[in-house]
Order: sequence, then structure tokens, then C-alpha cells
Amino acid sequence: MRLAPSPTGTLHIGTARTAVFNWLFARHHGGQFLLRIEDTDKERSRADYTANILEGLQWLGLSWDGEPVIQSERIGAHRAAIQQLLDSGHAYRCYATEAELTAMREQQAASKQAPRYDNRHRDLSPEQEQAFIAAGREAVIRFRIDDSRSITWTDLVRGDMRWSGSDLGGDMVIARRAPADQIGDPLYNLVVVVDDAAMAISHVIRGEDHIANTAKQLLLYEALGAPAPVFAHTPLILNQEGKKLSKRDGVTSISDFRAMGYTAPALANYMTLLGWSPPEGMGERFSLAEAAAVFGFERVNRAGARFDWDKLNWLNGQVLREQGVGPLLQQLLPLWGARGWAVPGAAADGSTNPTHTDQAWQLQLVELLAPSLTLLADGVEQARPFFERPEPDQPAQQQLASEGARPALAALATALEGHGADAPLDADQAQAVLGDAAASAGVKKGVLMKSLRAALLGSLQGPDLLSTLLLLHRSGEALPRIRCHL
RNA sequence: GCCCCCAUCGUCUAGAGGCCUAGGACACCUCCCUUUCACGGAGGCGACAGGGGUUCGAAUCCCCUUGGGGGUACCA
Repeated sequence: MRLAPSPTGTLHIGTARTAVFNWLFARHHGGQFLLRIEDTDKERSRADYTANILEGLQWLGLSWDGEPVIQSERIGAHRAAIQQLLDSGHAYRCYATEAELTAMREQQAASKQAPRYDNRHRDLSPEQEQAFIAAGREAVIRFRIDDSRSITWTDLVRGDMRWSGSDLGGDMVIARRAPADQIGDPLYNLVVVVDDAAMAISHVIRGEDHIANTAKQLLLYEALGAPAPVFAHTPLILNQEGKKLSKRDGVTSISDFRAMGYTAPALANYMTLLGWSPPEGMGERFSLAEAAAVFGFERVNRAGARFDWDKLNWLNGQVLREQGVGPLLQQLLPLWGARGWAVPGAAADGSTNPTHTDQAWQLQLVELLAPSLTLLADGVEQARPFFERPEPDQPAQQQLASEGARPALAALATALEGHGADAPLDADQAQAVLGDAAASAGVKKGVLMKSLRAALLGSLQGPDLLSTLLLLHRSGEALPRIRCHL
């Protein structure tokens, strides 16, 4: 198997999904998963894109075998193959100019005909060729496509496929324009076939958008005398409108998903689910390794699948929680650190709160926050009020200004002082303190709780209040936050 | 225009002629848990595009229609 991305952009989710299927199939059968960087389009290829693609695959856990093949380094083999096709009469030079071809297409369009090369230079006499050359014309190299040919193959996803040679658009260009005594830059279809053959690829697994290329490539394999691989054309990932997902659809790069806080297991899981369904009883939450154990094209769907953020989000939340608070804390720590939180001697206000660097305290905080996380980044914003004193939002301000709020908080402050500002506080004790405060202030406990939440978090929504109180009390923040609203 | 492909809840899908009163997941709604939100638990809403065949019997097979998608480069 192989993945053959072209470094003309960052690792796209469609490419990544193709990689997933290749990887799954390779691992399932104990085959090899190779990489080939298709950088023959010098205009658009960039080294940083190659780096981005490799990084993305690595991050997703799609390990490949051996060193990636750099296609541009194989130009010798490509030229040799073209020479072979020229020698065997499968290919020839076409001297038609850009302008001539454009005119031809316009004429075809005007008469409502399918645009195609009319094979005008297929059987030029040596004299005619000399005339073109003498006139200073350069030539592309075209591969003969017999209109009467029928091309068939059995696709692992789509079953028996049949293509007519006459629907391939005429003799195809396999080398760019160049002086007639040279071979110009080899083009995609030729290069893919030469490289796949050289790499001994047995199964070509790629997107549905390559189906038409398959017919052309099969003809090339035949002319080159190379055995053709088995093909599997997977359905495409569609956008909300049901069209092929493209860069224009916003977030489509693996690196973007990563930056947004999506985890590799969730993304890989989701991409696998887009077009493949696990066997009965397996559930929808699985690792790549688990999927590889049972993967096969029998369970790959034929219709395109729309990308759905809701489900990805759900999966990501699942993954975040399933790993447990320890690993979750380890992932959060760098993000917190970037904000100056939980870093010894680098608290946001310049001071140091020793409790913030206490691991037991941190673990409790993560445990408190975990249920509400969708993205890892949520664990930053939601942790904020535990490291920085929050500015109450509108609803919280209203609550704090409401009747009963101040007496309730005053009573609570007193009760807390009575317990001891520095004395350890456990859940039972906190409940007792809360009960006492409500009673002595003569307010309903609901009022007290709501007001306390507003004072502590600056918001009427948030994690479990009792645990929040406990955590903030330990960091010495509970009492000050209550007092400042008195 | 031409060629090819596809078609089950809003979305992703299960279903390979009787196990289907069409199953699951996400989303949505209700309830429970919880003096908030979320998590979790229990329910609910919700689909075989249409029309012809074949068959004792069709979501499953065939044909047509409709709809959607992909391709049609001297890009990959």
C-alpha cells in the first residue's frame, strides 16, 4: 500500500482519511504502508508542506514503512519509461500549439461535443515532423488511447468497473512541452504508474475522484508490461452542502484540527467512521489498532459522507475523558503554563500561589473540569477562574446585587472564618459551613449557593460548586473572593 | 455537453429476499441524577427518493424517473 500526497498544501483531512484506510488495510494484512511525496509540480510544491504532511501522519499514529520516496528524484526512471513507450510506438510527439488546442476545444464546445484531443498528430510522417521542428515548434508526448478499447477492473469498493477508451479524452499527454529532441517533464498518470510499479504496490487505495485516472493508468501498465495493482476507490468526505470537502470549507487541515484541540485518537476514529462501519458489536469508539484487526473493504460504504462537527466533538470529549485525569493533566499543563498558570514563581499577577503547583490540587481540578470538556482547549478557559480572580459577568453581577446575596455571603465569610481560613476543609465540613451560613443569614440555601457561585466563579454556570469551593479554599482564594463582594 | 458513480432517520450508518413493527451512534426533546452547566442513566421524536417489474414474499434483485456527487488539464 502507499499514500502519495503532493506537497502543494497542508495535510488535508481527505488525504488523511485515505491514509487511514491504507494503513488499516496494510496493518490488517501484515503488508507495508509506504509513502511517496509527489512533488513533480515544481510550481506548487513546497518543502514545508512535506514537513506538515509527515508530521500530521505521525501525529495521527499512521506510521509508514521505510523512507518516503521523493518522486522528483525518480525523474530518470520516468523519462526511461517514456522513452520505452516512444520506442514501442505507444507514444508519440504532438506539435499542436496551445492556441490550436484551445481553438479545437472551443469548436467542440460550440457544437456541443465532449472536449477531447482529436489525435491530430498521432500519425505524422517524418517530413511533417521535420516541418514542425523547422518552424520552431516544441512537442508534448502523448500516449495512444485506442477509442475502441474497453478497460475493466474489479474495484474492491465498487465491484466490476468498465470504461470505454473513447471516453478518455483522446491520446493523453504524459510529458510536458519540450524541444523535440528531449523529453519534457513527466506528468501525473505516467509517473504514478511507473512509481507504483517500481515500489511493487499491490493495492492502490485512493479517493473516488481518481476513478477516471484508473482506466488511463491501466492502459499504461499494459503498455509498460508491468502488472497492475488492485484498486480500491473510497467515497469522498463531503462538506455540509454535500460537495467534495475542499480547502475553501474552512478547517480541513489536520494541523488545524490539532491546533483547535482535537486529539489524534478522536480524529482517526472519526475519519475511519466516515465511510467504514465496524462489525456488529464493536461499537463506534475504537483505536486504529482495534480497527485494523477487523478492517476490510466489504464494510466500506460507496456513497460520500458528510463531515459532521457534532460527532467529532462528541468523540473528542469521549477520548479526553477516557484517558483519565493523570494524562489529561499532563496535556493541560503546557497550555496552562503558556498562560502563566501552575508555573512555580510565574503566576499571572507576578506572585506565586504554591497550591497552584500542587499536583494533588491540579488533579482534583482536572477531575472537576473533565466532564465538560469537548476540546482540550476548553480545559484552559474553564480553568481560568481557578488561577485568576474572575470579573463577574452580567448575570453574576445581578445575582450579587440581588436581595439576600450580601447577607448570605457575609454569613458565609463569618462561618468560614470560624472554621479557620487556613484549616483544611472537607466536603462534609463545607456542607455544614454552608448550612450554618444560610441559617444565620436567614436566606434560602439556594440563594446562598447561587451567590457563592457568582462570587467564586464570576458566572452562574460552571463545575460542581462544592468541589469548586474546596479547591479555592485550599488555594486560599475562597474567602477573599467572598469578601470582595461584601 | 459527455462519461462514471451513488441513493435507509437532520447527520454517520446497520441491513447482503422472509430474522424489519427497519437496528445503532451523533444531534434534538423529556425525565432521572445534580440547589447551575456538563458528565452519566432511562425514555422519546425521526428514514427505506418516486414509479414499474421479478418473487409466495423486497429496504434488499432488475428497469425507468428524479435527485446528488465525481471526472472530463501540458495539476496532482
